[in-house]
Amino acid sequence: MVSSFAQRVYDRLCRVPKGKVTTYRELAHVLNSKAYRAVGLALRSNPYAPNVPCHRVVQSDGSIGGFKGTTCGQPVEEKIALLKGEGVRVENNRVADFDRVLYRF
DNA sequence: GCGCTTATCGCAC
DNA sequence: GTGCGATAAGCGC
Repeated sequence: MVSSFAQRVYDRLCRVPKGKVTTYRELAHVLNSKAYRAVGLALRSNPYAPNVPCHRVVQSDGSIGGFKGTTCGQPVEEKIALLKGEGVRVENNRVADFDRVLYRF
């Protein structure tokens, strides 16, 4: 069961093409909401694990942010690895070419 | 329904 | 670079 808010978050995120990333701020903005945290909360419980690429969501400054319910740890490293595998350069827990890979709705 | 927590952001020091 | 406040949703009681 997913809340309407989370459902919208997943829908937007699903439109992000491979090799690109988006931010919590962008997601919240397109949802006409300022609940940046709520976006993360929605992604924290991700019932559409493979369908919704939550690893393509980063912070507004390009930092990785969190993954699988944690802001630091093994999952975050895996998130970085996934992004690298899609052509996104990540340096020191931050997206190197953030401005190039940032997808705007 | 109320209160606490949270994958954040923006501004001030 | 670090700290504080604001804002909105999720979860538990």
